[in-house]
Amino acid sequence: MLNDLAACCAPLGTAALPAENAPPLAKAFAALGDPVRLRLLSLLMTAEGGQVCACDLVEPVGKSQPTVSHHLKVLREAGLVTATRRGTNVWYAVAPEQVAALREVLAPAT
Amino acid sequence: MLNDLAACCAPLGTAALPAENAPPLAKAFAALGDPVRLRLLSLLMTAEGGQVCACDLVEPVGKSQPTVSHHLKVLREAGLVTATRRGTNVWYAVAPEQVAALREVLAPAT
DNA sequence: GAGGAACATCGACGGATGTCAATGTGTTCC
DNA sequence: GGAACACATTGACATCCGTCGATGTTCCTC
Repeated sequence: MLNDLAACCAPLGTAALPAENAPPLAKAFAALGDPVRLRLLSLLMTAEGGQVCACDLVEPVGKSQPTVSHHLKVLREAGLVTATRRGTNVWYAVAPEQVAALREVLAPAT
Repeated sequence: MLNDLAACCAPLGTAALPAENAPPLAKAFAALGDPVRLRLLSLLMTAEGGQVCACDLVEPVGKSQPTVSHHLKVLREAGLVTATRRGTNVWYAVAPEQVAALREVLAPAT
């Protein structure tokens, strides 16, 4: 699965989206298509220092620890967040360039 | 279902996304989370005149007419496209302000 | 108004997804 | 090495989603 969306896809409005480029893009948007994942992303984007321990992501979204772990994996596989192990904890951070790439894709034709 | 996303949600990075605002946003992103719908949106965004007859949307995406109609309905219910009947045909067009609202939501904190 | 064209809806099917309890894996500290 | 903690993975379940053939509905034309 292609993860570098900026290299993959020009803005939707500039040219017809080739069929082979659509799936990775769709996967990235689908990752945002769940309320829990949107809230997780928001928590990461608003965090001071830009990163949050996984342990601090469970309670705010009101789901079980395995469920939150699952959603974080989806965001990771979509390339929207990164995970870094530090001791027994794992710290998550937004991948700003990937989020920016998604924004760009929604831009109208120039 | 709230459809005016611009009035609903500030950028994700500016403040923690309230739980009650997440579902409509997630629904809009989920509408983009399918390759067929992304291609449909791309076809509408690149169309001269900004609108396309439904009959011209079936063949390019390579799906059956009912399937394309279903996807167009999803995009419509997400507020991303509008439909206008003209005779026996229905013309679809992008709702630019809604797409722009989605772009804004992905903006980092100021 | 009868026939046909364009699009929507319905019903059904298989596959994907969100959720949780239980369990596994890796790390730290004694 | 063993206990304890943090997180990931697995298995199971219900629900949702994409797809298509068949059928409805709306509108135009003759």
